[in-house]
Amino acid sequence: MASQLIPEELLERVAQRFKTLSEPIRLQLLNQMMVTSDEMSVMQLVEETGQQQANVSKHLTLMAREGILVRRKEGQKVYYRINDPSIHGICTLVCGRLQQEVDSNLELVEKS
Amino acid sequence: MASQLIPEELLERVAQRFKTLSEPIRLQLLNQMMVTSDEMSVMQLVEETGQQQANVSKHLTLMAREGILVRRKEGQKVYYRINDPSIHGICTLVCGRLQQEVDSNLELVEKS
DNA sequence: CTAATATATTCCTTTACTGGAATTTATGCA
DNA sequence: TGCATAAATTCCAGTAAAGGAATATATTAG
Repeated sequence: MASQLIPEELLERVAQRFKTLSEPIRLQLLNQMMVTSDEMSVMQLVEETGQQQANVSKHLTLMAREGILVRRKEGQKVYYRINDPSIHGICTLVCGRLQQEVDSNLELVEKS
Repeated sequence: MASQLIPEELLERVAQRFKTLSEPIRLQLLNQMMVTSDEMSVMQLVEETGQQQANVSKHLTLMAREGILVRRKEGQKVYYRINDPSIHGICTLVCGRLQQEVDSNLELVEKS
């Protein structure tokens, strides 16, 4: 049946993609790059996120391996940017939904 | 700055949502419910996925706690259905992107 | 050649989560 | 009342992955 929303062959990959997005620091990094809408060096991202350099580097390397980011080396610096155009929409959808949930809960609290 | 794509306050929750979606069996369950576009009992889902009852139950309970599913009990049966309308779009986006990646790789292989 | 800067990698400990097996709880039926 | 069915829960062992610290690699400047 080709009418599957998630084709059997993609199941593992889809899960993997979500797993990659399931870490706050990685979302922070992606968020920075989306807001900047440009490539950013590791150091810039370290500063923006306040995380350890080694840690940031690990997460960037991981996301690059997953195909979410691309890496460009220039001199001693390495620039990363988002390679997956769907990331923006995905995050927008999830955030929209979660914001709704938060708002509904607030409403409930206020009503009580 | 309110122009953040992922607001700081939502960061943890967004990550959590992605983590919930990062398990193949859970995606299978969601897929079934989306394809059926109706609620399904635990047993139905056990049959469709071929997984252990206890395991299916655990994952359903988890997703219900997360607000992705709703639980309705009728007699001795429990029916679950998708409560989060964004799930469909999110999965569609990710699948579309990953299918593209797969296709590009195939192309590369054939060219060589 | 040496020091400094930028990034990546390795090692380690800790934590979180998964599935299996067994058990418990709840409901319906004889 | 007791049995069967449906679902949930508990306990457990195995695994994966995260962050910290230290170190390695690469590039540029002096």
